[in-house]
Amino acid sequence: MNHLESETYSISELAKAYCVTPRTIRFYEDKGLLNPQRDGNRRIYSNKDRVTLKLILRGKRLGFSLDECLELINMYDPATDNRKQLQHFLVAIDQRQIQLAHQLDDIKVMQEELSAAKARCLAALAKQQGIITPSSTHHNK
Amino acid sequence: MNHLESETYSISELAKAYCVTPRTIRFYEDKGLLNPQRDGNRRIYSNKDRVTLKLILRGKRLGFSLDECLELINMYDPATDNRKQLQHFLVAIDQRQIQLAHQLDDIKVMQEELSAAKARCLAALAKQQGIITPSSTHHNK
DNA sequence: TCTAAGGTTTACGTTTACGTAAAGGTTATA
DNA sequence: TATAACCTTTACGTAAACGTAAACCTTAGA
Repeated sequence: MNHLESETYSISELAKAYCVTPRTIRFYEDKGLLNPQRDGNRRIYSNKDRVTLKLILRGKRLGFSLDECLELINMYDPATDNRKQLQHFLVAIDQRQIQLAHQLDDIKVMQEELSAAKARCLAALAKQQGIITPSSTHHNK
Repeated sequence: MNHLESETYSISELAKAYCVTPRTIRFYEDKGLLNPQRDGNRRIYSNKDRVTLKLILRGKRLGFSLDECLELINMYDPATDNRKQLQHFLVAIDQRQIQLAHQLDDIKVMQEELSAAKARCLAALAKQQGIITPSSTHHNK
């Protein structure tokens, strides 16, 4: 059973795999986002733990706080038969989906604005030194 | 010239319009993201300032730091003829566009996962108390 | 004239998300 | 056996993004 096939990971393996520090991973555990098993007092991470870490990091990339990431994790795995809880999750999920839709809009607007900004930069450069641009080549052949 | 047509805003008008506090707006100025004019020592915000604030808040919604928002603002308005600067902007813009593309992917994955989580919640609720679901109605008619 | 509703600066407080030691325990191997 | 390479806990430090409070100025209106 070599390293690549192993289903468990040490903290530094996991850290290296996701470009974070062990400290970060311990911090997430402290905040209740991870609950690895122990061998003595060594932490042992399962594949499920690894996926959870991936969820956290994706949440962070999208601007979520760790508390929000925790809520997301809980929603993903509704290990409850509590009716109120389940209904709460449903509401929370709907809210997140709405927010994500807005983020999609934000991203698209920003992408367009960046494209326009890029065009302005290219224009400014072209004006300066007669650089070849799509529009100038139009007349150059 | 009434309130709705005015091209300038007080700090509290702007704050209310974008659901932030005056403190937040002053903080952004402190960090160099806003540079409103002054009437005596009163801040007066133009429409351009308003747009800048909008850019900042959109950046924040997407998880950007204020420093990154400042960079975005500078890129949008390349008020420079400095060749090096312009080329730097071009590189920075490309990087941002790549990052935004990744964020788009992240959002889509998360949307799918939330949909799946929603389905699991509904299933758990249905199992509990025989609630009518799309699949149960399939057999109920 | 005075009081309320805005504005200002200065400055300390707070939360989040870690970084950075310090002090120590446990294997593997040279 | 000792040294390196991991791991652990505890705890103080820090940067970012504001919140909050104090102390003060300045109009508009009763």
